[in-house]
Amino acid sequence: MPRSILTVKCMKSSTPITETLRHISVDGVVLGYGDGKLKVLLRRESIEHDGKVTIEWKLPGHHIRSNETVEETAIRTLYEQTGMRNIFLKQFHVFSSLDRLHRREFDFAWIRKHGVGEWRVITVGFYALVNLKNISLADMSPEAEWREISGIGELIFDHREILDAALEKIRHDLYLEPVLFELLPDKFTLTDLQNIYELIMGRSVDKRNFRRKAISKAYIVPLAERQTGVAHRAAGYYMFNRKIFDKEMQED
Amino acid sequence: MPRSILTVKCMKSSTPITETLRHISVDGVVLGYGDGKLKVLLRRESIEHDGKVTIEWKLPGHHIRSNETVEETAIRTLYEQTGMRNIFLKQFHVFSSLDRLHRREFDFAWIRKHGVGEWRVITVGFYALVNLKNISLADMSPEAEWREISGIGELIFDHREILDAALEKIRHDLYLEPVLFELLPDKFTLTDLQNIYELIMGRSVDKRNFRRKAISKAYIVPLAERQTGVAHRAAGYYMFNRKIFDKEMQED
DNA sequence: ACAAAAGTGTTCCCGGTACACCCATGG
DNA sequence: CCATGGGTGTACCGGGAACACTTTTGT
Repeated sequence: MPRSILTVKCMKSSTPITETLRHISVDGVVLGYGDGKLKVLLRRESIEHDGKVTIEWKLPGHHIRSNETVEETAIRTLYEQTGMRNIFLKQFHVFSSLDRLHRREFDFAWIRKHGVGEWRVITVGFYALVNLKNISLADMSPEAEWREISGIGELIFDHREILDAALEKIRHDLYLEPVLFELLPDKFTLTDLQNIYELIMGRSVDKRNFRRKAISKAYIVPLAERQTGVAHRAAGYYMFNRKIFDKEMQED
Repeated sequence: MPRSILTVKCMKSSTPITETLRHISVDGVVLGYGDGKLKVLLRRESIEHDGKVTIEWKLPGHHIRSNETVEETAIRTLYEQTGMRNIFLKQFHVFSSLDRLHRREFDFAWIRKHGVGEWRVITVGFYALVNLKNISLADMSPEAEWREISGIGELIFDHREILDAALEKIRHDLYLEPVLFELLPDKFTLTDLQNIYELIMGRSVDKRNFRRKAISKAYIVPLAERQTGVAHRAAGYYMFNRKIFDKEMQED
């Protein structure tokens, strides 16, 4: 019986061997901002069924290894997919429906193709916010693609449900504190900040109120620099001061 | 090789067999209110090490079965422990430290005694709120015990951490909506409600403000009935209207 | 000059918080 | 009559939301 189809739990061996835990995975909802659009990282999967090949989409995710926490799995996955480290990452929900991998024909087809998934798998959903400018496309896995949120249709497995749950959670978390800086370049205008806020929240907000609130935060610091070469009044740049932010957060 | 030490993932069989998933468990922080105290459900574990027997405490938890969701595991666990159904239950975090089952000598001793835990186990934390009056002690597992929150010391594994995280999450959730009715009998006084609130929040609040807020909720409905036989002015009873509550919640 | 986005103040309402005294009942 | 907890109102403050016009710049 070849070792590769056995997992660590089946072994009597007392030496710790790094192995994959097939019943537990992590799926990441990674949001990025670029070209004025809110995007999510998906993996392209070509699937054969009924003799036709279709393209389906999937959230990036991996099974956890026996020597990592779920957080470490999420960090590793994100690094492998985008080449990025030091990303804001947060676990938000466990998905464990019995039929989550077996809802539609292309779910079965994907599983047949990859020869996995005979097993029950529960998954821990994470969300992450990243700035597309910081990502070199060369570092990204070739199947990975940033797709605009508003155009996403069905996804493989229960990934559409996971995506929607992540968005809901992000909106909730954002209501408390605008952790949007992860999505933005180092210097940004308040209009940039507001654009992203509105994209995520799915509604527009009053400019004056939004600016007042943003400026009142000590961790959003104005820079002397302004835009140049724009065909309208030049906006002032701001930056995010993580030290002040972290200090304020730990006071709560 | 006896089947019992294999888990479902090791089988080639295509028939679904209900089996336990050894890498995934659910632990429940079940809070109850009785005798004016806030209590948590723990299991008594007698553990031998260094030739001595000590009593240690543990949160109720179980490994999930291949035919249940983590929510179903939590519901089943709670039913098996307390005989209660229809309880407010909420998943709040996944705990997956590598050393979570191996921090102290009595952790190892427990694992030796039960012959499990050679495996890496991640656990999904749930919290629940129950009314101790609704629980017949006869239905409770004999090792289970309601212990006052304020007197809890160390627990086995990372269960103290799970308990603390649950309390923090409950305080956070409570701040939004007082879901305390689960802890109370069908009819209760506003003072009862405030007592529990203060026990959980760990601080006292202004009586007038608390009452104003409670009365303003449509789902807290005053009854005509009052206390009898008390050596002071009789308090009015209130009840919780779940229909109104559910309706308000789904509007958010 | 005009198009295009930047920038700016005031008012209203609501929820949270601080604060102190009289009322009903049983013993 | 007194001990015990039940029950009540007002004022302040801060954050959120609604609302419209002037300023700067490039073309």
